[in-house]
Amino acid sequence: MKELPKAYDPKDVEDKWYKYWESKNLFHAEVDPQKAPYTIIIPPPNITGSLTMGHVLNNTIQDILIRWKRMQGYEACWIPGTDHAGIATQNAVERALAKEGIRRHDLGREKFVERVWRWKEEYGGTIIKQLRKLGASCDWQRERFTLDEGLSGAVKEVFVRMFEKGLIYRGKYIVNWCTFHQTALSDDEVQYAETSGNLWHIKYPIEGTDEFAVVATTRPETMLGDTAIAVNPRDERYKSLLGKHAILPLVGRKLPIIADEFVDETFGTGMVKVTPAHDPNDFLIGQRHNLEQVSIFDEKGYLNASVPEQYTRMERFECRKQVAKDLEAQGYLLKIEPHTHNVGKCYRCQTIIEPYLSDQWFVRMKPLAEPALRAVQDGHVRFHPQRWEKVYEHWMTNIRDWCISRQLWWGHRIPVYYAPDGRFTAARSELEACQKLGLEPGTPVTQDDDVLDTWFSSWLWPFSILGWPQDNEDLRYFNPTSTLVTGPDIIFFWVARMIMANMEFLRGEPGSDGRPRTSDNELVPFRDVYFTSIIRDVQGRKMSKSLGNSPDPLDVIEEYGADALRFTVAYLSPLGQDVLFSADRCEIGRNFANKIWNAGRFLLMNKSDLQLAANDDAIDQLPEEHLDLADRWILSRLNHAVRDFNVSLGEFHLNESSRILYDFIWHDFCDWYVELVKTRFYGDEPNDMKRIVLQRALWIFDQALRLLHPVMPFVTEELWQHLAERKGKTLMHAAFPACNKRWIDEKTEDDMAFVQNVVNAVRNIRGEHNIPPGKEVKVQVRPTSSHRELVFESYGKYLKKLARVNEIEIISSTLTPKLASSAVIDAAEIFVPLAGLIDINAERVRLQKEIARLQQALEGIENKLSSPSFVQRAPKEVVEREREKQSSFKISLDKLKANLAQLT
RNA sequence: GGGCUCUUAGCUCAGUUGGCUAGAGCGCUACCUUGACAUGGUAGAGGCCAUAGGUUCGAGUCCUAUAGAGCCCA
Repeated sequence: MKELPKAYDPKDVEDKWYKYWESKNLFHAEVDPQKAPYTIIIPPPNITGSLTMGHVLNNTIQDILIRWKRMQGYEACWIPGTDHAGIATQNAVERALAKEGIRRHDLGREKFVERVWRWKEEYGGTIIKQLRKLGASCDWQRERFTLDEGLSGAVKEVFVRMFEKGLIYRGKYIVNWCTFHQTALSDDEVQYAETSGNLWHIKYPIEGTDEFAVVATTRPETMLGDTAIAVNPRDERYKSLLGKHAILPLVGRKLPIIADEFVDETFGTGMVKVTPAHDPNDFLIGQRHNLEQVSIFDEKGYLNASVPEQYTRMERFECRKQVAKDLEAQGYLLKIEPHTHNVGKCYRCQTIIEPYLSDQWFVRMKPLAEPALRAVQDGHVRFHPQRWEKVYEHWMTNIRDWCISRQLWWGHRIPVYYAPDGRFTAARSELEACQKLGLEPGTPVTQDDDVLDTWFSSWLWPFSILGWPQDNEDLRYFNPTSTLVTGPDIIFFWVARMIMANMEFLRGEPGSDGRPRTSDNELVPFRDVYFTSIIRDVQGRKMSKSLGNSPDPLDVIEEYGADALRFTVAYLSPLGQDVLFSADRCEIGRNFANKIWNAGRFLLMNKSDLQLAANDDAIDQLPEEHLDLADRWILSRLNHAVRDFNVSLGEFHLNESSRILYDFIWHDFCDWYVELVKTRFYGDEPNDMKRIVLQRALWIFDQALRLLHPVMPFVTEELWQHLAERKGKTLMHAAFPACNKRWIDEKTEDDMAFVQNVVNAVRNIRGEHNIPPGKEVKVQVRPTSSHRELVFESYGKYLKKLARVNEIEIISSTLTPKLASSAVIDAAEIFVPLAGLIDINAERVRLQKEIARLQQALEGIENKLSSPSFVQRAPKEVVEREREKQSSFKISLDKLKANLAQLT
């Protein structure tokens, strides 16, 4: 057998195994009634994007879960895909066209959309390709795209059904308008930034008086659309003005003075101008008071005909200057002061967003929200961490209608058709539209120009990707899915809406038992939602492209390996807290991979030395003969690790799960077990015995590889394949370890802890007295029980090897050796005679430090025990435990003191 | 303004239902290239658990207030 290289190099290994797994289609899942499904749907990334650290975290977690469940025997299905990202994609293509000097209007809608498709084929879906580098075991055969045929059908079907049910309506609404893209944007597509601007204080004459109303505004040009002045109803200063009118300067319109709770009496003068057509808050005030809506801009941000002649066709920021100038000239401008405020910009082109009144399509959310809220409150969908439920509840109970139309070309075109006379309906086809509108088939109808918000397709993701609206086996089997892993930032845009959609559209569809789904538990899209941490840089700043503080995951993988990145990210990722990440932290994972690699290397070297057959199946079976303390101990530790890992991962405590693996493999297996096994490999036992020991070590290592595989799939597979001839089997589909309680043995762990403590004590003595590592020492021990004495007799060989001891003498006399360094472990005394080596002062300091430490602990305990209320009220076991501690500390202290006294 | 998080070793964080002599990794100090691994080993130093009250026999852990950091909603 070829010896493994000294250091693990992930480069070839990772690509090799990924290709192998993918080429054998090992990620694919099929309906299998014999097995329980475990399904994850990927949060579809944008086709325009490339892999970020956020994706790494998110997809690592999904892959850990899916690989874990797959090995546990579930039919594990992870469905990947992308979303068409309407505005982002359209923007990317427009930019590409601009380089050729082409504008989209030059091409026309059809040609332009064709170009986007071509662009998508060529550049789209980078992330999905990059996920393979990370090791993601997605079922690529099931990959979906929000604009593919099936999903588009689902979108159309949903729209028509909702329209028929009255859940979709068209209305005038104030929306975030990008004057560059000339489309409405959803709230999340607007980026707010602190911007320094001005606050203009303007005087509005009050009709029939000499007084003025003074209002402060950051956008003086919008005054041309003012239709009221508002004050807070509690504001005593302006009570007398209510019901009067102000005259709008430059325009001459009469503005009613109204009272509205929204007005902040501490801001500015406590009076605000109300522009319902150009400010979202003013829009709401306008609705409450039935105010006129005067829209003053066109879709490009130029002034329209509803303002005085001199301002029409003026650009909005030009107009601001002109209005300010004119106000000043006419004496209406009181003052201008600098003011910092939040300005919203288009996340794509940075154009300042114009709140704009326009015709849009909306979804009525209230009826959908009710069952979705209930499903979470009743625990049919569980959030991790749970506190997000509150955020969800708050949003769901205050839900607002959803603006779903976008004035773009790239997306699902709204399936609404207009008759020549202007009547309209939603329909699956022109033919159906004609029928519904009572027109002769073939009558020309026009389809709505707008497309749907991208979220309108992604909210259907859990069932549209499984073939809905067609009833089919996949849909019955894989929906409800198991776990959704996503960021808390899209809890409203995506998570909540998926719950609503699944519950609305799966109602009555056949479930896994073939009967129509009716209960909330069958209607939810997923059982658990894991909200990932937000990845930040080491300074705690959010990672972003513009800051340039996000390492490129592919570079990180190149430098450290995908396993290292995966492990590190899982290890650093506490449930519900942010993660501060920098690439060099991947050393944790890289070093760990190297550690495992070398543990495997060690076993394989011995395998070759002991000539254990390469093709044996022995490592599939745990040899149970000749078990000694180390064996029983490591088996106990292993089963603890298995149990704890399965529990913590089940609770989505990724960092704890990773830590369990790290501690077991590094500290228990490598630091102790491997070292203990060496005493047997290099001892004088017969080779048959050594082979048993080796087989057992291999079996345990094999279990460790299985445990670690979901987190570090590549290095574990590589090693697993080296351990024995696997004949086409893969670790991916090997059985995941289950805790075998038979091996959990507290007594053994206690004995081993004793041995470890003695070893540590001798090492400590050696270190403190600067005994050269090569020099062996003698140890005298005075055990306090026959059991401990037996442990020394049977396992002294371990002490000898691990602490470089050449002789162990058990002393029974009460005479304490002179010129020895000493320690007390569980009341057993150990002495290291150091004639000629001992530094009396150093030893005194050592003992005094230990005495002080114990004394402090003892005082704490005695304080407790001397308090009658503690003894009376604390649980009996607790008191008992304290008593035991007290007596053992006392014994240790006495012995330490006696030994200190011996040092003369 | 409303809601939610966080504050533990120089740094990054663990610490489950209150019972602790408060842990880990990195960094630091000393020693070690020993037949898996220097991407390593051994030992060591380092903490009034943000502050002030309260509940309790007992608080890093529960409650209240304060200070600071951050997120979401308006």
